[in-house]
Amino acid sequence: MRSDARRNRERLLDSAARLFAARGRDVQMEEIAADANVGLGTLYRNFASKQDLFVEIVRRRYLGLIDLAERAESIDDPAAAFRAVFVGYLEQAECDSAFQLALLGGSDLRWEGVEEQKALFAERVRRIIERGVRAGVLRGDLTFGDFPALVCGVMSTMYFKPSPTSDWRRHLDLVLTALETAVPQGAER
Amino acid sequence: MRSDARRNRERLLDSAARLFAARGRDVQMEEIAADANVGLGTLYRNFASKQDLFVEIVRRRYLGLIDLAERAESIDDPAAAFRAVFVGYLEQAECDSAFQLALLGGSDLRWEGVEEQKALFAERVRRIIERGVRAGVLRGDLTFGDFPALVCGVMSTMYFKPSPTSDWRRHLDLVLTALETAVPQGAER
DNA sequence: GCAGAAGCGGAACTACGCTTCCGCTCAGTT
DNA sequence: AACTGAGCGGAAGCGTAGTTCCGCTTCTGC
Repeated sequence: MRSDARRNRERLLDSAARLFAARGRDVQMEEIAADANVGLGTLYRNFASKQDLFVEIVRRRYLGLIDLAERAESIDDPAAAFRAVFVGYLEQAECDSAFQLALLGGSDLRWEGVEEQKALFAERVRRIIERGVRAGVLRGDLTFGDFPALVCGVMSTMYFKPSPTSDWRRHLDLVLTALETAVPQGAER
Repeated sequence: MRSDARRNRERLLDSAARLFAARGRDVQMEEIAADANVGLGTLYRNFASKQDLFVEIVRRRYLGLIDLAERAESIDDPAAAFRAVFVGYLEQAECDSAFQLALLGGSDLRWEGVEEQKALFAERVRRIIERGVRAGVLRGDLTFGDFPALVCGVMSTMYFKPSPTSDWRRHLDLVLTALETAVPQGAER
């Protein structure tokens, strides 16, 4: 691969990541190319479509989540480990509205190409949650299946009600209360 | 107003409501007109733009929420009253993805034209929440300001993870736990 | 330094969906 | 029954944004 071609590819990934993060999925291809000081032809030689580019950006961001889960899993205190993934997940999505949308499930993103990363992350989270439940620091009926909905819930505040004051952290606190409250069998509802 | 014109307007509102509900904000104007057995010209004579039509549909749906809040407020038990608005809000949005999106805050919906309805609803909810807090059935630090984020959170599950099994109700249960748990001053975090 | 292939730029093409426009029709009136 | 303008249909216009294409440029190996 020619050196200038490699440099251009880097630049494109860079610009795309920054622009998607700042303004969401609907920045224009032309704008990304311009930001990278590159022609549209070059952009399309590297990524067959906007969708492909977007998936690649999301895949790279996902690597950060895997890393996060890994670090969280190595925390001894089960309650702290859970908080670490839960809060860390949201913090990594903060300041990146395209990633938020992808994680929420909108954007028609087909996850092929990110499946592998997703599974790796999920497995670690599952273990962290199960450990928390066994240790009695998370409500007894909590399962891994609840995780997507819960983070998605808090993230929706981040996505739909963006505010300089991090309103989502208040929402997060409320939700964490629910998860860290032991609920005796059949007490609720 | 000519009788056929009135009938056409009814038909249009009908078709638009149904199609938006089923497939979200991006059904085409042409399709709405066709569904109502009416030409595009007629559609545009009644609603100056797609946005206008959408706002009108949302406004009508909002009337149902006001009604809901009114009924909830007349419930004696403060806990039951709160559950009624909270759950009712979500149930009214179920099966209507356009309304969900509007309530979430996406869809670039400008709320002018619905402001009035919105304020009416908000006022009632505020009273219900304050009553619940005073009665000690809702956590002490809960305020009306938390409401939008909380319902938005559960609704995001409804919107982004549609499933025939109402997964959002599980999410709802978890969140309600948090709200109905009295949190002593400074106990959390 | 040169050949030529790999890479580049960006004008043009295309698809899609909202909106406009205008000649015709028909409900309501006399 | 005749009249007439409010109302109608849907073809055409327009803007936007993704994608293609091809003549030109530039890097690299000899």
